[in-house]
Amino acid sequence: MHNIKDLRKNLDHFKKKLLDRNFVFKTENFEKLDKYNRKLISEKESLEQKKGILSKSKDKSNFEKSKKISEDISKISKEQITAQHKLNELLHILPNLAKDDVPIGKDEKSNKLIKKFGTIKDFDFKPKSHVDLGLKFNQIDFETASKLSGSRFVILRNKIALLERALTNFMLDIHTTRFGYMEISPPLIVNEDVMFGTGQLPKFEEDQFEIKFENSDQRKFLIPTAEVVLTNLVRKSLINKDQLPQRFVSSTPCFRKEAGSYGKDTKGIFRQHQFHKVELVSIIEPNKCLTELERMLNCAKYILEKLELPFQIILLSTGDMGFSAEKTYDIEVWIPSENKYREISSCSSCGTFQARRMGAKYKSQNGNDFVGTLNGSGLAVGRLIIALLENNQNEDGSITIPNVLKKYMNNLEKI
RNA sequence: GGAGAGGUGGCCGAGUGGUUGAAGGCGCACGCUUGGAAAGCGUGUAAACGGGAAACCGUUUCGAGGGUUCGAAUCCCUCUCUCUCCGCCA
Repeated sequence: MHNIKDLRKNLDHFKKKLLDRNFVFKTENFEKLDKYNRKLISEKESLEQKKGILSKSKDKSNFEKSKKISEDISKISKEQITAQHKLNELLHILPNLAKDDVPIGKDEKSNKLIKKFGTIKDFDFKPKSHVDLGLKFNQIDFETASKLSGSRFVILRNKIALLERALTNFMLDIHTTRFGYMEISPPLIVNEDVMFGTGQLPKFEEDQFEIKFENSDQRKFLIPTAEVVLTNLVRKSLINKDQLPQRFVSSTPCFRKEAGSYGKDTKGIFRQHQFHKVELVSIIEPNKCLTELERMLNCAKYILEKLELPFQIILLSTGDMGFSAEKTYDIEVWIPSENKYREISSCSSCGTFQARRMGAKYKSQNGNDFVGTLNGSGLAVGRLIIALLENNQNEDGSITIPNVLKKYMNNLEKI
């Protein structure tokens, strides 16, 4: 969410920057509503002032007058609240503005390759897809999963299930011990306010799984990513400057409807309704966001380096970035069966955009100010399984376990 | 599921109808004190919104919403959250 005062002052700038993100901001609407709303506010306030004076007088002759004013106030208040709601609706769907070094473009075609890492293995046989590899002993089982839960679910068995756990533990250990993230085990169901805070609501409701509770005034949702809970750990709080930065890591299942992606990645475990992800979140002074983004990217990158998987880093264009992001790097890992790189991590700085939605502040020299927030996958476990199976496969269909992972795999050499 | 207690400022905590934005304490900031620090003393210290270039001014806010009243942190209703006890349960 943007500072409405900034919006007022630099309407044209916002309009232009939002257009870079393919968002058409109808500034005339905004201006009209904003002015009307403020007019109502000042009318209301002057009446309230009059009423306040009358109420203090204890003079019975004023009681009638005061009552009349109360009625007027309530009328104007109602109108003002309606106007405010309409204004908020406009404000709440404005995406964050992209930083100046973000390439401008309509979609992923304008993304910028930053660098490639590692070497792509030259197989002397035709590499199998993870789906085929998983068929061995039925260790990746879509058939049973669809019987139980429908499409886009999977059952991992035996050594592949172990691999999922091993990768998760490996990543958590690195992020906590090497990079100083605090491990969090959060709830997987959150209130709508929390979903609003990180920007999943109101605009992307169709992608979320809602949970029914019997007695609750708040709607509840399954988290689509741990970013939602980890970032909101600081919602509605005031943090001392010496308590920053705060870095959190969590491994959770994530739940997404994947609405609008029918027919996309239907084969395999690349795109599921439920998947495991290790997520990194930083809460930091806003002016340090961009250096923190580089740091976070390095934390995610380190995992792939240790696992010796080839990957590339991409700077997303304005057209490909998420709603709350001001700058995003994707890490894409090499997938032999597809002969291309695919996304395995997305690291974003959100500036103060989410903090405004959450009411998360810190004490700075010049008074209280909104914190900066960042999030990144470190990494997506399901996709990492794909990459590992496919890149480490041998001709006989076995999978070589990378050295760093062996101790997490009960010293297994191969699957 | 049954019974009870409670949600007040950054935090703790007074306050049951009329200058209470709210005593007191802690914390924080500044000053004095000190060789320096601690302690001590003094002063200051909420947020949101609106107006203003600013100084500053105005309005709102005591869990949320509604009601009673000329006037509500205080009375009434609904909801919500937290805690305690009992029951049930992984």
